[in-house]
Amino acid sequence: MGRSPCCSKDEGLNRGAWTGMEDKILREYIRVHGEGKWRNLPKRAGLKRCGKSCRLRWLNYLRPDIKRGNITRDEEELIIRLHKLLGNRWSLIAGRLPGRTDNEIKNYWNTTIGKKIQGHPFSDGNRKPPKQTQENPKPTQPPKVDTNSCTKVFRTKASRCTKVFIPQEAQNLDDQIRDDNAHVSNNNAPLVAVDQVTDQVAGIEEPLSSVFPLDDENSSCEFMVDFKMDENFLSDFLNVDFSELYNNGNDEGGSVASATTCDKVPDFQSSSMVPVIDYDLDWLIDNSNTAH
DNA sequence: AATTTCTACAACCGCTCTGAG
DNA sequence: TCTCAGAGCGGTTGTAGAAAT
Repeated sequence: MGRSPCCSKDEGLNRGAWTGMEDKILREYIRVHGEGKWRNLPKRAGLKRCGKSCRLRWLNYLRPDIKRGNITRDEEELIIRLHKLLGNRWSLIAGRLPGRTDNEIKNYWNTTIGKKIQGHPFSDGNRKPPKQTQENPKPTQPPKVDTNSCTKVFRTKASRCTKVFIPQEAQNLDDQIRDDNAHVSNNNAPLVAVDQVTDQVAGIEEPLSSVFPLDDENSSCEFMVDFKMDENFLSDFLNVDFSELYNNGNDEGGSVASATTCDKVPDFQSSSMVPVIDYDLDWLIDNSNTAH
């Protein structure tokens, strides 16, 4: 799209580190006027900064509820578990760590945890990395989470959504649900329209249809089906390739039939099934401790 | 003491999503 | 339905300071 940039580079705007005076101005302005309208904020506040930069400075540094100081061991463990579940979705992870910002967690991951998990020999308290040599080159960035390949990353977008419906009827579903919210499936789970499920976990309303983009030609790669997780499943969930899970568990009983970002999974566009999930991230996080 | 190397993290960049008009 | 501004997100870069040589 032909959007104008947030701010052009030759407007004589300040760049780089913020000064104490700039921080003070920004803090005071937000105290009086509140957050928002970031684009206009610099002009109104008399700051020679891009609005985006002001927003970032506020969110990552000046906000009064920011927790300064080192990441604790508990926080680190939680970050690791959440990353296992969510991948590089830093804002969601940060949402679970009061006072921590997505940027902080992202940095911490890239500089500390990612290296530990990669098994660097200096991970056990020895701060110094191995000397760089031809055989031992500088470590690269932690591997990106490839959401288009087989992975154990859980693409969470709903807190609790249960039941299946048939796509041919999907057009009518909104009306059905509006007309009769008491729709009950054959196992007494409520019928839920895909686009009505929201992300209660993250406190963000987001249509599930954006997570499972059924009209996208690649959508067969991103789904979960008939999710019912017990503790045994969770253990599998955190350790097993989802494509295998699906292939082994795709029985009519539907006790475990699940998959995630993998091209081995069935194509729901051509089948009569639609992704259904039934999980609770709070529960998942709490129980992922004991799942190994 | 000077220089080089490395780390941590603040800040930037480009992209996507959302909602208003 | 379309366009665009506002906002948010995740990846990347820049740099100050510490540690090593």
